[in-house]
Amino acid sequence: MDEPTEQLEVWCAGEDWCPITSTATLIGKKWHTVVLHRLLANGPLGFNALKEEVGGISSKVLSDVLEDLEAKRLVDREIVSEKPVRVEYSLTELGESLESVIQEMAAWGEEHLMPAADESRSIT
Amino acid sequence: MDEPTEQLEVWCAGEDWCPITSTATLIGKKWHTVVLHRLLANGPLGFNALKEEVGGISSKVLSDVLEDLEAKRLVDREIVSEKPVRVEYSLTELGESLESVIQEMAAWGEEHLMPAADESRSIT
DNA sequence: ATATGTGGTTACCTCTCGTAACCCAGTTAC
DNA sequence: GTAACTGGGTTACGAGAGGTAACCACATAT
Repeated sequence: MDEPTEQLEVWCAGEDWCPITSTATLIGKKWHTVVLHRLLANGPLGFNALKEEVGGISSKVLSDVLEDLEAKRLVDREIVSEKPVRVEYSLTELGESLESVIQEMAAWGEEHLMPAADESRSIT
Repeated sequence: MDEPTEQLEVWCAGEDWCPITSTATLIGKKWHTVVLHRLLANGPLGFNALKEEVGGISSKVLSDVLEDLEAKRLVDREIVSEKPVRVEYSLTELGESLESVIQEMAAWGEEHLMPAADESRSIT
């Protein structure tokens, strides 16, 4: 394994503010990350479409997560039509700026967590 | 807003396995990420030293988090000395491989969540 | 009227997170 | 000795996030 040439700057620990703690407090939750990823990849989505995309999430939890992400200005909720109530969820600019983080997570997951399909890089 | 030139590959949604969901299930927790970051940045640490570095975490939660991270093969627990019980926590290779993810999170946090304290590197 | 689809809410329960207190071993201090 | 301190936790308890199942309101289709 190769040692990284660049070190993380650590002005976090005893100090008053820390980027990792802040970021982890924002998106350090299982479903938040997944919801952001789906919105990032599949553009604006309605509630049920998003629920389908995420997979394995209940209406209640998705509702909670969306409410939280909206409060944190990462997701935008837009009512498109009133008669048959139609809502679209999309990322704000701040939400879209998380793309690099989400991509890193996806790439890492593919490399290190891939199930038995590909054994060429398995570390068991 | 600018469209990203590279798209995320989405073979996640309806499928059986998804790298984001897997990764989020592993490290999608507030303290897990912070603990990994501190171990990454400050090398092997004892329990109380790590607690100090993380800041704001209780013994119980840190204990739980370390136990979980150890079970997930991201953190290594080594008893260094027996006389006065001395323990060192460090990252496994798998844990160290998360550096890119953690770094992205730190970088994003610095760019987008920085409070008003230091404006020399602020982009707001 | 019944069924389907969209966008949720409500009740309830568990699992994680968090606080405060306490325990055990060993080492110095008196 | 006993007390106090350090290192590494555990226990009891409670708040909060995450999860399940059922249900609601509205609209269109049959």
